[in-house]
Amino acid sequence: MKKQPNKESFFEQVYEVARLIPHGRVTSYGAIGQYLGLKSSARMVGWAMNNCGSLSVPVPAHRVVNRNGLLTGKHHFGGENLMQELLESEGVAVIDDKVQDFKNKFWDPNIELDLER
DNA sequence: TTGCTGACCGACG
DNA sequence: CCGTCGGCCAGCA
Repeated sequence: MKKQPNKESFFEQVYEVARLIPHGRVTSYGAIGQYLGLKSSARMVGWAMNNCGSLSVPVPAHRVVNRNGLLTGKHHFGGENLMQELLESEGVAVIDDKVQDFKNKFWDPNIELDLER
């Protein structure tokens, strides 16, 4: 009933992973979802990012894009060009709201973090 | 408590 | 190729 003492909401998990994204790299909502075990609930990942503005710590949500490498959440980030500027500032080429060489810049927590373990 | 919504993803026609 | 639908989970009125 009610709620159990969830130590960390899955939101926190998303923020944590998002902060682990190295500069010049991007990841997808689905990738984070899978890493958390929510295979198809990529929506929740985006929702979590919505709260990123409420956090005391800035979360690099601009490094998180959709599966197509498209900056779908740029509008929510706080500015349409802001997200693109941040990505380009980190060395990620963004054209037409789309990440260039996305597959090369793609950073999958399931793989990168798995190698560490 | 129920119902709706949401920065996605994948499948189907 | 493009449009539509379902699924997935959590937060909010």
